[in-house]
Amino acid sequence: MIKNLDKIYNPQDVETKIYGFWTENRYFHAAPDKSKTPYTIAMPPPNITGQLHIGHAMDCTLQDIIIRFKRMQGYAALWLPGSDHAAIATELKIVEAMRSEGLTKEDLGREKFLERAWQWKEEYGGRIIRQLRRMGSSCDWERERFTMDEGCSRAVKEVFVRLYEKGLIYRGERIVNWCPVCKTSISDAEVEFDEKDGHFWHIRYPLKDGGGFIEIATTRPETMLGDTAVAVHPGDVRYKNLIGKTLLLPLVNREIPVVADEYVEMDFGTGAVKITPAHDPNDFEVGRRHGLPAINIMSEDAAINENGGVYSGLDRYDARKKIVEDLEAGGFLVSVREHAHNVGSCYRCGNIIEPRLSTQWFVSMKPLAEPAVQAVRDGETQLVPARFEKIYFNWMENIRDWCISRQLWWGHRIPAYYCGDCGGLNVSRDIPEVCPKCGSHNIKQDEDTLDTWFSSALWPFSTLGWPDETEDLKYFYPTDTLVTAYDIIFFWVARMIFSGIEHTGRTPFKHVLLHGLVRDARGRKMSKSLNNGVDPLEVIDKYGADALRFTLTFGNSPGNDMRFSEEKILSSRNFTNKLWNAARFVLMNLDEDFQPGLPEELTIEDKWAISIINRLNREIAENLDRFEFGVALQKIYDYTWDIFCDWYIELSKPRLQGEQAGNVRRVLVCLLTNILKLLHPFIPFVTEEIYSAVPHAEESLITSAWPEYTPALDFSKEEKEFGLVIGAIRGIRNRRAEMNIPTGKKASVIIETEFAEIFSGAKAFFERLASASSVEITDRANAEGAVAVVSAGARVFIPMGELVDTEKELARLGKEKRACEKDISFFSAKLNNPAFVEKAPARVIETERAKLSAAEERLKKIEESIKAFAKN
RNA sequence: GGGAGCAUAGCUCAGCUGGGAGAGCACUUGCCUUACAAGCAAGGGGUCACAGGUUCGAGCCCUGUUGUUCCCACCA
Repeated sequence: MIKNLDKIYNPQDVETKIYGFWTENRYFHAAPDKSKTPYTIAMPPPNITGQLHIGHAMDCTLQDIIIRFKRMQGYAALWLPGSDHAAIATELKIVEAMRSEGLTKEDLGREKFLERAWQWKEEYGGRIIRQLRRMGSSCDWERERFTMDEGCSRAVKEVFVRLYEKGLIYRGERIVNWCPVCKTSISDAEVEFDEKDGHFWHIRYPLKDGGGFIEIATTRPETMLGDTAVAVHPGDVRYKNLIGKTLLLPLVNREIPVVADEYVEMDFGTGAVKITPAHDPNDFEVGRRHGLPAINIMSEDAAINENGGVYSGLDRYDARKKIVEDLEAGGFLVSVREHAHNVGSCYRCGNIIEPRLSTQWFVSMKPLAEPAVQAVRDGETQLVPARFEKIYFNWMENIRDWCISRQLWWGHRIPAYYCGDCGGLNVSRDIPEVCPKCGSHNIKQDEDTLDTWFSSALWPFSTLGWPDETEDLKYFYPTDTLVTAYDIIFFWVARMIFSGIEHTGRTPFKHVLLHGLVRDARGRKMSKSLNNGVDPLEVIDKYGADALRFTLTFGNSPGNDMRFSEEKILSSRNFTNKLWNAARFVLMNLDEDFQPGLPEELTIEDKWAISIINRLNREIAENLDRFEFGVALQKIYDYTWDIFCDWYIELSKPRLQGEQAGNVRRVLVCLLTNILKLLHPFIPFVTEEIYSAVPHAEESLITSAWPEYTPALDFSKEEKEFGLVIGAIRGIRNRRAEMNIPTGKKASVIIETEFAEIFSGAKAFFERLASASSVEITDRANAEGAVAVVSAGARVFIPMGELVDTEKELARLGKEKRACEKDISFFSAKLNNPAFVEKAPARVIETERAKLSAAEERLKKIEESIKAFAKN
């Protein structure tokens, strides 16, 4: 039994030790167990390139709270961890590292490059996982997975082949979002739009027959090199007679037609649109409708290619400048106007994307989206808070096909094989030895890899053994709750839902808890450029993981962003220290032969404290089941600090000196243990450490049973009664403070009350907590001239002699009387309202009546006091 | 263009199914009371953005307005 805890809690001394204790005993491990109900959380796998940031810290804190809570409730609680290969991010890192050696991907070749990538993964991939441990995460590390490990890769291949065979994956030439720096296509979801200041260039395209011009407007003049038409609205009278005529494309001198298409809006710009099918998705559609050729004028790094004539080789922005100059010189440029417009950039590297025509693989989304929408509508999967369902529906119902091929090497290579002889395409789980169509051995695999999110989408089941019907999959799938930030709904949540339904026939989780983003103290998003990021590891070093977890939970409500500040950490740290010191107090009062367990005889204040926490046990569980972490923590915080520390411990002090000491000790330990259990999911380290020092019946706190509400421990009567004592003590303190009487100056008190028994038992408390030198209990006090404190159920007199300023005291009593009268008129007005009495529920009327009579009672006492005082 | 969130104490935020407004920090006053000054006691401070409505009763429900943040769409 450790009695000599330090005065100040030192997380550094504790956290490593405790985490080791947990892992050595395999407390985090979960396995199928028929005697238990499963509860599963699949961790959003962090990128192997990542470092733990404050967002991860919040995410994993919330997951850990749930999983620890469920573990204590007796579930087979599995929190399945892992990491994501993060194709683009990782590939960028490796290319960057190679650049310092003067090497490019192409120099190295695919195989050698992948060797390096795996090496990099081995070296740095575990970093973020190790950092997650410092948060106290109770994941089942024995099950740690990686999106490119053998099992996940097998699942990816299986899914690809199945979807292809079902006709839901196809290959085709489309306009895709092209990142010229990452040199790959990216999906629509991976493009971020920002409004930027740009220009609107008005350019004249001359008619071939010399009969004038058509003026077009564009924000990207360089794309004119790929123009194959100009489109106008068929109903536009200005251009009606030009439809079908031929224009001469300036600088290029290509002959292009004027076509009519309803896509054009007459009111916008000049009402005439240049059509560049290879570099704009809308133009591509127009081109298709009119059979226009698509001329690709850019290479993969967004420089002008050989189709760009004299501009070939120039970067897109250099080309723009040159082309504008040339247009001006040729007399084609009419005007340049300021024009703010949205520009899309790559969410990974931030560079401006370029729409580009290329052959890619796509997933047909419509058939997959429909059941996924239905699952959420039917409540099979619930988003928390529910308002995110609208966002989900909106996206799912307007979804476009998903471009899944990436021109990267790090990732799952697409299992499509081409025959070098007959050109046949074959999609299969295994590498075909011969072409099934012509028998040729000249077979080449598709060069592209899959979007990282393609494998993440399978995470909840690929990590449990799918496509095999494993015991794990049967037991732990579907998972219970997914916890993630709302900014990832499209990338990941939506894709997991449709993938789960399509491949396992079931939605992958019952609840999706969407939490907010962590912002800096001024409400700004944390970012590298602002350098306002908070490093969670530094916070842990300085204040401990518990303080960090507390900060990220306190005041947190689902879906709402929160600000992070030094002040919040400090107050969190103070709370862990408060708890620590409360435990120190309890421990230093225990003797060697202490026996835990509630004593048979309980005093009124014991029952008061027990009854409150007993009810709390149920409430906290309910709050946690509703993901109301902030509310739950606030309640336990209040109980711990106010009820337990400020009242119960203080009340225990006089009792510890007397013959009741044994009983008090046992209640102290019971209450403390209960508090530790309620707090454990939130602040696991300090609670487990304290638990190890307190005499305990269970092996460890982490595996201990969640405290259940027990009807036998509901003492509402005593709760109410002891509230009278507290009210009276508060009243006395209040009066003394107002009169500036120092704590050390004791005064006798006379308590006039009809609850003599209750107050008699509380004499010691008045002495200790209300600076009473003596306490007299009476049903009728004769204490003229004494200071009177009127509280519920009692009137307390403090004869202060010359200390009392008569006028001041009368004024105060007068003020109190007026306040009381105001209350009375408020309640009686309510009760005299026939509509209220008629329509309000009986329960409400009852409490209002009680309030009224209490106020009337009080008024009587105040009036008496004034009378008595005036006699003085 | 469409949609969502937020607006509550000086600051940051809670507030469950409507029943007299809460916390942390900050502030004022008094205390080293043998668990804790990272503490104790007491206190001040709010027209719950604005305007209507529903209701016996609205911070909470409905409509509108203003401010603010964000998401989606992407008219060249």
